[in-house]
This record gives sequence, structure tokens and C-alpha cells, in this order.
Amino acid sequence: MAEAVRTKEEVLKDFRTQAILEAARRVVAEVGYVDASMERVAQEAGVAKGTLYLYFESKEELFERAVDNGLDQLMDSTRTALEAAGAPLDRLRAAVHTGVDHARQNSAFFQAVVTARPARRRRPGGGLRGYVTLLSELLEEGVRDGVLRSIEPERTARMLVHGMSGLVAESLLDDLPFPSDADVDAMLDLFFHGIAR
Amino acid sequence: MAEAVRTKEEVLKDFRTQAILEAARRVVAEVGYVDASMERVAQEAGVAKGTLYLYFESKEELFERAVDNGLDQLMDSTRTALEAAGAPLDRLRAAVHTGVDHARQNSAFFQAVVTARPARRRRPGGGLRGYVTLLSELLEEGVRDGVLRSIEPERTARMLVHGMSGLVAESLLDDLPFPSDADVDAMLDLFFHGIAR
Amino acid sequence: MAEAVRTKEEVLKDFRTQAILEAARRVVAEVGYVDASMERVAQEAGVAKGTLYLYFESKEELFERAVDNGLDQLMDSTRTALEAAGAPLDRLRAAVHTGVDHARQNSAFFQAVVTARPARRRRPGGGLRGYVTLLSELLEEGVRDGVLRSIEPERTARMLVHGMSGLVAESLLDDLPFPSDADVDAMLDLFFHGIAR
Amino acid sequence: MAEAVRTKEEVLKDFRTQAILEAARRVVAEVGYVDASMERVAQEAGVAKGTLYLYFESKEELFERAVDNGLDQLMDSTRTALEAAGAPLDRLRAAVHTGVDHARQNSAFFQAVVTARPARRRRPGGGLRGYVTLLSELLEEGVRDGVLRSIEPERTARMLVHGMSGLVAESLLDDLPFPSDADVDAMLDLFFHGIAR
DNA sequence: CATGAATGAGGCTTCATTCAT
DNA sequence: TATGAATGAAGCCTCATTCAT
Repeated sequence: MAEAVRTKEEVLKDFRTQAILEAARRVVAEVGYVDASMERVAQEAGVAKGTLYLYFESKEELFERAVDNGLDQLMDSTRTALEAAGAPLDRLRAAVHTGVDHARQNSAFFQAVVTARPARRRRPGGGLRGYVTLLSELLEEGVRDGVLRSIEPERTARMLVHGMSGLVAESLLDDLPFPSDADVDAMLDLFFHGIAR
Repeated sequence: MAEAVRTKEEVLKDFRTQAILEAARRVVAEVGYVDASMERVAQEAGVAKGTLYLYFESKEELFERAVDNGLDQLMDSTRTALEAAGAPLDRLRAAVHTGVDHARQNSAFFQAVVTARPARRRRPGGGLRGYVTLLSELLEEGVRDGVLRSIEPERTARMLVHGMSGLVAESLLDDLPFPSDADVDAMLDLFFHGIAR
Repeated sequence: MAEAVRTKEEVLKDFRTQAILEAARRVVAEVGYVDASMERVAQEAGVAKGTLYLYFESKEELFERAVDNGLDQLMDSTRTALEAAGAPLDRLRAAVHTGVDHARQNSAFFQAVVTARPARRRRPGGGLRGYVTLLSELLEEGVRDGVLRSIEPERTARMLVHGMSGLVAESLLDDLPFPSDADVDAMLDLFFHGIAR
Repeated sequence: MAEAVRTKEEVLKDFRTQAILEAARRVVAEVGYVDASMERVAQEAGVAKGTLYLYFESKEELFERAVDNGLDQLMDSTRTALEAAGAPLDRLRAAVHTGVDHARQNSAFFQAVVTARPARRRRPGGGLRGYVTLLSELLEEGVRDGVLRSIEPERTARMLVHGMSGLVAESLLDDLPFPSDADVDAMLDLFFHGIAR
């Protein structure tokens, strides 16, 4: 099996890469994007400054990949959460809770998603596209099943994401405790039933 | 009229201050917070680099004040918009449209509100507190008038702001056209009626 | 008397000039040459920054003249002291005491004399030349009168000045109290009788 | 030999440190303290500007250490000179000649000792304290041996240092040739025998 | 591969000097 | 003449990136 041959080296490489990416996110979480230096990331990752350049072309690329990697992790844990659940709305609820949980432990990436310099944007559709699509499909299911009224799934999914990220950003910016499950449920309730009498 | 005496100089000073603050926001909008240099701001404001330091102590202070000033403007234009309108829900609708409009023309400040380095946080309650309170009062009115169901005004107002800022952030990050009035109305509709059947 | 005509203006000009020069010396005394800014001197002199340039071409010239002016004052007070006294050695003693007194009240200038940037030196013979010559003449008198042994007056006068300035510099640098009259007398005693048995 | 292990790097580090310190002194000697820039020091030391900050925290610290280092060298060469010599007065003479020689080659440091901004003073007793003590002990020896009259060694040593530094400062300030050995001897002669008949 | 010392471009800030009022 | 706001050159320092070991 040729594909599995150079595993030892590749695995090590992947392991290092992942360690650096997570270090980068931790640093950004702690000191903000502006003050996140390569030196600091190297320390946090337990490698030398020069080593970073063996794994990433530049600071730019490192932080881009750190963001993408965080989003990939979000997608993975959300998909895992979805495998378990049952009714469409329960699954939607689960997806949202998972997303906020992820952000709770990984707030750095939420910062970075918004913080990055404008020039950066390359992946058209933005970083959360995948997540939005996933939620959008859940909403569509709900509409098909008749538990949701006929809304535009895509646009609605985006609104839901805004609510979620707002919830997290708020606690970040205002130094509040992270949103509790009750906060998330309140948000979902609002989302389901609206504010009109 | 002793109060109005030193107008010539003070007015000029205020004018310059405002011009610099707006230049700062324009620059951040264009190149991002990370790449916004004092040199660039000076150019944009049409003054020399050193002049900035006659009006602001440091880069840090300049950008902080630029954010605060942007928020003040948001509050002002929203309050003005509210003076005109009639029924509570119409006024809420007006406030939201005004807010998004403001962000549309002033996207820089939305970036900066979130972007800033963590250390910065000083005004407890964050920069949007005033705006949240304003919306919160409108919601309360609506509840009293019986057009809204009994929701927590504060938390709901925050959700509304998240929806708004998400709408704007989205178009910034994904290089989409800015949200149209129709987008804003769709968001409000969702907000009013929820997604549940 | 044409010479005395435009006195009113000239007197005022001289007064301002002198005030600025003294302010400059006070500032140097307080914060050192390196940190003595035009702004600071202007404040100390009670005029606007721009005004300094009506009286002096540049910072360079201002501080040069401040040093020279301090030296002129030293010469003046020493000459005055000499008019009174009697025997050559008493007059020498008086000259030395006056010099140290002057430095005591005017330590700034001693700093500046040495501190200035090397490029500055223009008056060949340096700033203390006049003072050295004056002491030198007193020594010569002493030799002629037979109270001093046959020494080279010029070189000896310079040594005496070094002893004096060292005495003052020492207390400046080490934050000691300024040299007392007793200190000066001890120095003079050493100077008169040497250290050899 | 564990103590000598990290020699390669440490030796190199010490070498560079010393090179930079000497470059700093050379630059001060040439252009004066006021005009001594980090850029200039880096050029003189043959390293990049940024490199200076690998060895010293700031400009302030660099120049402080340059002064201290110069004084240490003075002490070292004086002590070496003293090991050789014989009779107390010869040793005193040797110490003085060494000191002046040192200053002759290293005039920068003499400037800097006096020039520094007032704030700097930290080592209580000032930079020349060690040297004064050394001379003071030599004088005491002379008194014990009966070749010197009963003088206060400390105060006298200080006077001697003033004479020396004056000799050097004079040639610096007046652009004279550096003091010759004959000048030094004349100074010492004066010091030994005084000027009184 | 990994390291970290060295580099130097570039940013923030100060301050001597000018000039319109 | 006096002012002090404005200027911009120049200095200190940081940090992304390179490269010899």
C-alpha cells in the first residue's frame, strides 16, 4: 500500500503542523491578532522561530491556515454531533449548541475570522460557507417536514450564524462569561418564534 | 457671550479632529486595522504625520477615539431617525435601517469594533451598549403596546444587533454588495415572526 | 548721543535675550543637555517657542551663547572680586572662591561647557581661556613678588582650573552637596604646598 | 569540564558585546554623545541596527554599559601597570601615566562620564570611584613610607583625578594635541611640590 | 530537519524649525 | 513683534524573514 508508506514522516509533519496551528489560535486568543508575533507562536508551539517557516510560507499563510483549520474542526464536530440526533429541529438545536461550544473553547478563531485584513479574503464564499450550508440543509429538512414555515433556508441559516457568532463575540468583547446553554436556548427560542405577538 | 468666545480656534480644532478621525476610519476600511499606519492616516487626512500628535497622544488613542466617534455618530443618526417616526414597530424598523445604513457608509468602524486588540477594552459594556439600550427601549414600548410578545428586551435587543452586524460583516468579509433594504426587511421579518410554523 | 537713542527697544531686546539664556542654563541644569528642548526653554523663559528664533538663529547658537554668557558672568564677578583684595595670594584665593561660588549657583554652565558636541568648538582657546589668563596673571604676580616659586603661570593656571571644575563636577555627578569653602581651601592648600614631604 | 562547555557561543557573544561597546565609544568620541545614533554605532561595529538590540535592551543601556566598560578597562590596565613597578611614588606616577594614556586612546569615555544626562546616575559613588580608591591607597602607602606629608588620601586622590581628567578634557575641548608625557610629568611635579616657594 | 542569531524594512514618535495670523 | 499650529526629517525600536550551523 503505497499510500501509507511514508507515514512516519508524514504523520510527524501533520502533528507538528497541527500543533503550530493550534498554538497560533491560542496566541491570537490571548493577545489579539495585532500582537501575535511569530516568536510568540513558536514559543507556544514549543519550536524555534525558524521552524515555523519549514511548515508555512509566511505569517500570512500561517494565520490563514489557522483560521481554515479552526473552521474545519467546527465542521467536523458539528457533523459528528448530527450523526447521533433524530428529529430535524433537534438536530438543528444540536448543531447550534455544538457550534457555540466549539467557539467557547476556541474563541481565537472567531476573532480571527473577522479580524483578518481585508486583502486576505480568497476563498469566495468566506470561511463559514460550509457551516452555513450545513445549517441551511437542516432548515430545508424542517420545512419539508412541515415543522418550519416556508422560509429561505440559505438566508435564514446565515442569520442563525450571525446570532451565534454575536453571542460569542459579545462575551469576548465585554469580558462576560461565555454564553451558557440557557443563553443559547433563549436565542434559539427567539429564532423559532420571533418577537411578534 | 463668553461661552462662544474662542470659537475660531476651537471650531478649527474640532474640525481637524473630526477630519482625522474620519480619515482613520477610511484607512481602516480600506487596508484593515493591521495595515493602518499613522503615515497613511495623515495622508488621507491631508496633514503631516507630526500633526496627528497635536490632536492625539498616540496611535492607540487615535483609533480608540475613531471607534468611539463612529459609535457616537451611529447613536446620533439613530436618535434623529427616531424623532420622526410613529408606531413602535415602525420606529424599531427605522432604527434598524438607520443602523445598517450607517454601517454601510462606515463599515470601517464595524471592523474596528471587533478587531481591536483585547487589551483595549475599557468602556465596560462595550461600544454598542448605548445602541443596544436604545433598541431595548423600543422593544419594551412594543411589549407595553401589546404588539410584541413578552420577551426580555435587553437580550432581544442584543440579538437584533448581532443580526444587523452579521448582515454587514458578511458583505464585508465575502465581498458581497452591501445589504439592500430588502435584506434588512427580510432579517426583520425573520426577527418578528420566527421560523417555526 | 546717538548711541543711547533706541535704548527702549534695545534694552528690552537685551533683557529678553538674557532671560532666554538664563532659562536655557536652568533647563540644562535640570534635565541635562540631551533632554533640553526648545519647547522647554521657551516655557522656562515665559515666551513662545517661535520667539526663541527671533533672538537666536538655532538651538545650536542658543546653547553656545548660553555657555559664553555664563563664562562672561564668571569673568565679571571674578574681576569685581579682584578689585577689592590686596596681596597677590589673597587675590588668587578670592578669584578661586568666586569661581567656585559662581559654579555653585550656575552649575548648568559647567555641565554644558564639557557636554557640548565636539563639532561646536569654534572660539580657539576654548571658553575658559579668559579665566585661565586672569588666574595666570595673578600667578605671575605671585612669582614676581617672590611668594611663589618659579612655575609656568599658564600651565599652572590651567591646573588650578581643572581642580576647581573637578571639585564642582564631582558634586554634580555624585549628588554630593556642593563644595564648601573648607573644601576649596583644602584644595588650595594642596595646590600651594604639594603632597611631598 | 562543564564550566567551559558553552564556550563557542558565549565567547562569540562576549566578543560581539565588546565590539559593540567599543564601537559605541568610538562613535561618541567622533560625533559627541548628542549625535551618536544607534545606526551609526551599528555601522561602526559592522552589524545591523537590529543586532544591537540582541545585545542591549536600549540605547540608554548600551551607552551606560559602554561607560562602565571603559572604566573597567581603565581599572584593569592601571592594576596591570602597578604590578610591575617598585617604590610608592614610582607606582603612583605609573598609575597616573596609565590613566592618561588610557584616556588618550579612549577619550570618548571621558566625555561620556561627564556628559550623560542627570537621570542616569545610578552607581552611587560615580564611575571613577574605583580609580580614586586605587590612587588613594597608593597615596596612603607614600604617607606611611614617609615620602609624602600627612595629607588626606581620599580627597587628594580626587584632586589628582581632577587634574588628570582636566588635562585630557582640555585637549579634547580645545582641539589641542593630547597631553604628552611631559605634560603629565609637569602636572605631577606641581602636585608633588605645590606652587609656594 | 531544526535552530536561533542576524538582518533591515518599516512603524511610531519627537522635536527643531517655519510661517500664517 | 509674538505666537503656536503645522511640518517633516530623523531617531529608536520591532519583528517577519533568512541562513549558516
